[in-house]
Amino acid sequence: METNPLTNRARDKNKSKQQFLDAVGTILRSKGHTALKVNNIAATAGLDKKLIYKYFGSTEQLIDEYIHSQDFWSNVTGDLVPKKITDGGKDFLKRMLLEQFEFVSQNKALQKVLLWSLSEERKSLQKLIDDQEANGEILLKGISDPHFGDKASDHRAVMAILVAGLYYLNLFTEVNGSHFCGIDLKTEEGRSKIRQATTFLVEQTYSSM
Amino acid sequence: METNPLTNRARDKNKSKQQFLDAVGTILRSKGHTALKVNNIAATAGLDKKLIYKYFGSTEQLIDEYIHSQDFWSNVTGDLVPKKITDGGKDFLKRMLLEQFEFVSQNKALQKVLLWSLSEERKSLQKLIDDQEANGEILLKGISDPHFGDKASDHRAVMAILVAGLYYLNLFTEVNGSHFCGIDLKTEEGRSKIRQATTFLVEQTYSSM
DNA sequence: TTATAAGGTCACCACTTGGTGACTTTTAAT
DNA sequence: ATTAAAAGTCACCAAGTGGTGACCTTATAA
Repeated sequence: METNPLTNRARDKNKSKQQFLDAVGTILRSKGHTALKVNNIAATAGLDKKLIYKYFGSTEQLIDEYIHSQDFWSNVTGDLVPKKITDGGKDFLKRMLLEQFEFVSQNKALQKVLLWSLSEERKSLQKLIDDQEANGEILLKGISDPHFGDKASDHRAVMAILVAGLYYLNLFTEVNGSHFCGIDLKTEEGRSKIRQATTFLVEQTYSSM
Repeated sequence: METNPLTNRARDKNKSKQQFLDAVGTILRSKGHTALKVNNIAATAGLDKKLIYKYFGSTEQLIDEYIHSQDFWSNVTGDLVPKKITDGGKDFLKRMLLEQFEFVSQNKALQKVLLWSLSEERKSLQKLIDDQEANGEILLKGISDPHFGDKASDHRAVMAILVAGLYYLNLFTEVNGSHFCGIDLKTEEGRSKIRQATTFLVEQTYSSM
């Protein structure tokens, strides 16, 4: 009896492929994209590197497949968009920024990918960035642009600084000393100050722009 | 007659050392820190790599000496501090942020160093960051902290987000697509929006925090 | 002029890199 | 049981890495 559509053989192959993809994730999280070398990946996966070429064509393709397989933004964009917006999206954007700040802080793979995308050009990374940009476009266009009218692009510039700033602070915290403008980003107190400042800036933008 | 304290021999050595240091800068600006390999550096300098070990001890020490030799922040911190401050430093901080935004944008070596400092730990980079942090500490402590009183740390958190945001936007522009939150960072128009938003946010912080 | 110290070159080393051809082992259909 | 296809291993390659010993060359001081 064989209810399973996959033969044992195919299952082995898929399992091995997954081991390689997992290895890429493990290495990326721990050592960053510069450590993604064939030998390293094969050793981490516990399989021969020849299989990488057999199953993925090349190391590059394996890495690209890993990138595509990950939905780095799911927890952020999964963020439910409220049906009724009465405050011009102020509360929604505030929550989105704070959740993103927290999410990036806890997602090491995403941090490494952000850093990677600042370090080298790569189609699959470019696509990732473009997708996220398109995603944000929907939110901005549908929620805050109407509220800000002809000031829409001014509001977008503020959002750009905030999003970028929260990204950078999270990346900065991982490597160097924790202090940035005197704020200790490794303490809950410091991070709380950043969250408050974010809230404050969004508030101000809605009340005075 | 020998008025020059340096013999021709010593001059040759110093010239060669400088060629290596220049090569490090050239490579860093064009390919980033990951391209800083001995063979590459020697080829760019047009000299034998053996000399690197003779003059600097190791490739790492040459690189460190390059980092120490550069005063990456000079143009920013050289920014004259006004003697009389009547607005709590609002105008000064605004100008500092905008100048920094422009300076980083035009200084490729600094961009690569910022990226480097997000990518790996390295004593000489750490020192660079610490120095800059100490420098900012003086300005914040002396200028804006007194104005904000018990809200000083809240103001610092805002500054952290702004500085970090402007850094990130500059790094982002170099590699990936130019759009961030719909703002085209490669156009003067887009960059102008970012400058206006920066000004707006500083204004708001001073008027409402 | 000659000795010597220092600048500079070159061949070479061990090791790591990405990648492949030849091989063995296993599974599943005949 | 035989066989063919596919999973998986291993030894090997060429190119590049950081680094060094032996050498040549040149300036300068005796």
